[in-house]
Amino acid sequence: MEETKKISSAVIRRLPRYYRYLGELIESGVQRISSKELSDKMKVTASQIRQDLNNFGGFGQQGYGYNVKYLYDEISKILGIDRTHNMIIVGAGNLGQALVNSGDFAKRGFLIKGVFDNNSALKNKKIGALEIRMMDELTAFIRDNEIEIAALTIPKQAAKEVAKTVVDAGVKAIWNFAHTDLNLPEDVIVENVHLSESLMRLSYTIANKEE
Amino acid sequence: MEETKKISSAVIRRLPRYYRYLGELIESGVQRISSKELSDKMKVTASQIRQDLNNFGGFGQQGYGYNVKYLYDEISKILGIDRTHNMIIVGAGNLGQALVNSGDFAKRGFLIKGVFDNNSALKNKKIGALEIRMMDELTAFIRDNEIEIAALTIPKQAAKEVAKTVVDAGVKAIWNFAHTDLNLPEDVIVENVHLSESLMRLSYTIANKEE
DNA sequence: TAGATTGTTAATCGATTAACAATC
DNA sequence: TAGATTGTTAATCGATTAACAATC
Repeated sequence: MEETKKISSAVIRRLPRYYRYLGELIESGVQRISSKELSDKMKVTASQIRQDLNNFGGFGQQGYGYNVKYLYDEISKILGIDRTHNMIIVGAGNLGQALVNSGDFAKRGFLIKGVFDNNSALKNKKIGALEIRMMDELTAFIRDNEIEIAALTIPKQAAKEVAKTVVDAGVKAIWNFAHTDLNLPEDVIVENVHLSESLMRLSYTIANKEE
Repeated sequence: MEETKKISSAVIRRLPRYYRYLGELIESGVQRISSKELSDKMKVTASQIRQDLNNFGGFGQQGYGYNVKYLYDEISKILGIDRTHNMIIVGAGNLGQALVNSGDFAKRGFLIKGVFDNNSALKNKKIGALEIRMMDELTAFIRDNEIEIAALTIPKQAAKEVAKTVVDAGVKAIWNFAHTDLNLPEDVIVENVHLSESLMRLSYTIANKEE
């Protein structure tokens, strides 16, 4: 009941990028950095960096700047990646496989516990070490494995129904790759990845540069 | 030298979503729609819809609303998807395969002309009808096939170098799936798809709902 | 014509940048 | 201590919403 001021989504969108740059700084052995130096690297204003960070607390020190490792850890807490999250992938097509096979997510604590598909030809097949399961196991699996996040890498026709199923089974958040809006209750978290919209924005920029 | 007012990226981000809803309306046989009706469906304000569209012209008619098909076509022109774009995929892993196998992009005029990888074990292998090519063919292929867009589905270590190569060969725009910033000349268009950042935003929302 | 709804101007709200006192 | 740089307030800029005259 303390933290009442709402953080804008513009700030949240930038946090993972700060996190990435700080991680790279750690790797190159940098121990401290000022908002000015970071702003040069990231091509944003130093003022914005300080404002953004001060939404969450005073992580720096006057006259010194920021301790890179400390700030990195603090941002990881803010982003909720200081702990693990159990996750499933629904849809074992190429995109689902890509998510399973990418080590990037596991490295950040997003643990893929199961992969599901409705194609019975895939039954008992594996993606890496992970067996592909059929949809009739979905609800029980979510409950038994305390799954928080479901990634939907399925066609848009199936998305709304599957979304409802996983939410009813207890999933808190959906990472939606299907090209549709899911229209779920307000308290369900949805993060959309609409690749074709991304490609259209790219196309817009091409079209409007040649004027 | 007429169109000088810069369109904000907030507007551009929304255009593909309008386009998607209008497409669905066409499919369900709806011929006209008012900004109010569309605003109810899309959960944005009617005022925003009218403001957004009027950046590009007066597409509606007082007392009537908007002709769905006409508006759809006009937005497709704005987005530059009223013509085809030649594209290549660099990186034939799962993600690259997912892009090649998805019909969605071809449907919108993004034609995948080639797939490249540096793994010689993949030489002469195919993804669907498309043969995987080695990186030494990259530059010539881009020139010979008038490639406009290169999707980079490769590890971040390789991304900056490959980006430079494709740009030097004549690519206008990069669809970057590698988790790094590319630092290219200003006139090169870059559209980033940073999946792990998307997942961190989701994680942030989980972490900050349980307060 | 009367009613509906746009196009557009004005008002509000929010986000970014600038400035500087506080302080390490 | 003097210099550097944060944290934070104030100023600016931009985006969203409201309102309504224009007009189909």
